[in-house]
Amino acid sequence: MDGSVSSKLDSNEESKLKPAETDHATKRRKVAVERTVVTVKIGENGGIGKLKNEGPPSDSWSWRKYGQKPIKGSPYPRGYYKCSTSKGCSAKKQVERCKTDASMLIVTYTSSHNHPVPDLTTKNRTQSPKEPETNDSDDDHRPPTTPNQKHHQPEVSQEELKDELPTVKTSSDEDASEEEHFHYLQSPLRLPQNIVIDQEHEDPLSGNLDRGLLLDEQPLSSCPSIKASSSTPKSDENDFFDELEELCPYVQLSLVS
DNA sequence: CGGGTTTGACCCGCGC
DNA sequence: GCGCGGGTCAAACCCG
Repeated sequence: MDGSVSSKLDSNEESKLKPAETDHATKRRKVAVERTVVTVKIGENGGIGKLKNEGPPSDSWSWRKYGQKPIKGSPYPRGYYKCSTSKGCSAKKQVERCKTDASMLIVTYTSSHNHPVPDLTTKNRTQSPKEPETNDSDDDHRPPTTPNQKHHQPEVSQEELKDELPTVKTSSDEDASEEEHFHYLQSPLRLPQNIVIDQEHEDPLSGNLDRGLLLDEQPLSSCPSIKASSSTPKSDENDFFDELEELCPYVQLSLVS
């Protein structure tokens, strides 16, 4: 789907003929992909109003919306986003509103980024030593194809946070990017209140969405090691989160201003 | 002009 | 086997 785009029929044909293509591994339901569910608390009026529907939480990644579907049982549609930072990146996320609590945003991350964080502050000065665009160069660190190795990034909903917290404001884009960085680094030190990240391990029948809302800071306390890791330099964000995942299967991060 | 969003159609997994 | 529902694609449109 990248460069050579053929007609829909063709692509469909190819899909059938070549089931091993690109993201077919992550496609469809069957395959168990790593998924991270992030619950974001937003202002009922402020947070979303400016961002239309759910308003995809903005983070250091840039996301491109590729679909939206109404979900059965939920009055709110679900938006589908792909990482547009790198063309080969298969990272996706789904954004929907909690049906039981409209002020909660459910962000589900699928797959993982196969490129460094496109951080403005970092990139402006020095592009990562290893090409951000090159998937292969990253493989030596963490092959995205490895199912065991979870590799997701924490979510920072600056937009929502800003809307919800009028006091927090940045004067320029650069500030915003720095702020993001700041949050990324600070997040482990902060108590989760607005954002809850948890893995998709829980029992399906217990309604993980609602549970996610209730989890709050509790899980964080079970992973005290996260806090200690917060001293990691920002250039090692990826490693930092890798460590998090290794140290604690339940990655709980929250970013509150 | 390039990138992102919208929207309808299509595909396919899963439950019955 | 069928239907439902979720996930993805891609053309058209919009915006900066």
